[in-house]
Amino acid sequence: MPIYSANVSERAQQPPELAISTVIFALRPDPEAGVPTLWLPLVRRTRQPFRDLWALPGGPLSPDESLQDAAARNLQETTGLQPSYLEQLYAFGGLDRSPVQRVVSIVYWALVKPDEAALARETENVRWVRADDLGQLAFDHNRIVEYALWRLRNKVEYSSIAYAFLGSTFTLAQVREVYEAVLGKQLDPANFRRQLRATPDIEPTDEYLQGGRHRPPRLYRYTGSAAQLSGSPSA
Amino acid sequence: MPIYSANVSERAQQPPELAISTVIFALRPDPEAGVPTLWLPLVRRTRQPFRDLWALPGGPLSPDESLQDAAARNLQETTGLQPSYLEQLYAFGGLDRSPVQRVVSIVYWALVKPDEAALARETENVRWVRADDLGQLAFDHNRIVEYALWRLRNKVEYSSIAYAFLGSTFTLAQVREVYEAVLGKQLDPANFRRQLRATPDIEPTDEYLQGGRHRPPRLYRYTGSAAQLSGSPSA
DNA sequence: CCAAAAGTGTTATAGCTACACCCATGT
DNA sequence: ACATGGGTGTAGCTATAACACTTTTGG
Repeated sequence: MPIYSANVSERAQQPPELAISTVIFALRPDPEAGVPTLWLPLVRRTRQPFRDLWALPGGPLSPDESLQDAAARNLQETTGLQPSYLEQLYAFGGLDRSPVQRVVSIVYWALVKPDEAALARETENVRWVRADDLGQLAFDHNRIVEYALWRLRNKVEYSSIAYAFLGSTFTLAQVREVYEAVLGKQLDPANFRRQLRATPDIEPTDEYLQGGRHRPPRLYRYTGSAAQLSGSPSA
Repeated sequence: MPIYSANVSERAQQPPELAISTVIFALRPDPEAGVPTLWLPLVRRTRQPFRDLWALPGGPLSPDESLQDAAARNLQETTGLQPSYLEQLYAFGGLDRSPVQRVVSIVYWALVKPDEAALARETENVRWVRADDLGQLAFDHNRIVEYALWRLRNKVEYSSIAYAFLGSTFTLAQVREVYEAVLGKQLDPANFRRQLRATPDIEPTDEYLQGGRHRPPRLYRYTGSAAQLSGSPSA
């Protein structure tokens, strides 16, 4: 409770606004190289501040929904997609995040599957961009995406979130492509394969992926839990 | 924006209240066994809801301070201590956390050093308790502490936060006691020692700790960064 | 001398890395 | 036949765990 009420700007007197935003990652084939790369959807700001700049999907928190539900809702509203993974990222509450009023943003991050991501609608005000080529975003959203990428790269190494990017069956090479896209480096196919075979919750199916001009690879299935909640306090 | 305005309780119409809470860990010798154990300070609720139950230190967010500053402030106010480590834990925003009004709590966790923790004042309304013997706390605070403990146990294994519990110089056995207290299991002194010697940011001093009835152990110093921000988006 | 913790050495094992090699398919 | 990725084998290295052993102090 500041004593100098008269000196404090009106802005500082209002209670901070509470908003939810979401960083949504999908793996899409790069139009040039054809290898999968990380993409995410942005929305165009139609109002000040930062009008016409691109920003993360988000909005205010409705009084009757949980934080996670709010994130899932604004994901649904902007992309039409269901997340296969959704987790809280961080609460950003710096004093100067927005030039108008103070905003505390609770940010979630999500992964969506490629078959879904293919259907994602792009409109005048919704655009998908490569995660490594965002341009300048509104507010502190560049920094937020940086942090989300950092978390994704960490988490892919010690958890099973990679399967949130894949369909119900997949080849081991596709899993490797996910890791390579996220980590940005090549992995030894032989060793990677062995590691996966050693984990109990990846089981082989009887099917093979036809169509390549080489020996058809076996398809596998992930039987572990959705991992949706790992690292969340509810788990 | 619900259509059924008439059906929604008044509670659901107000904007959620935003609060900051902090889980503060210190290592104190157990009065019985003498080995260090985890303790944390609680404050007594003097108002409804949950009047007279114990709760985590916390309070509303002032308009002119960052989230982290607010956490540091309520740590200072309730215990008189400076944290040697302070990091955001999670934002809790479930609908039924408080029976009166909806509250979104951004929770931080902190570690304090033992020399500080020794000075910590206990009053009628502030009490330190063992982390494994909390009793029933107000709101969802038991669950929050559980999660903070989980994070602490994880983080102690892959980062250097253990030194946040120690003074400027320490013996390697003291470091081991920190790990043992946090992880709740015994560690092999010989192997643990070698691991520490192999890390670059622990350097030996010329001094030895006298007073034990055995060979005096050498004192060491931690030269790495405060690690205050690791895992935070600002880092 | 003895107890107790500090500190060093040694061996077995598990996991990872690099890379050679064979297998099955489409063209 | 041959190019291409799928899939297997294997030797070397590194980290760790288990535990025997020596060292230095106080009593």
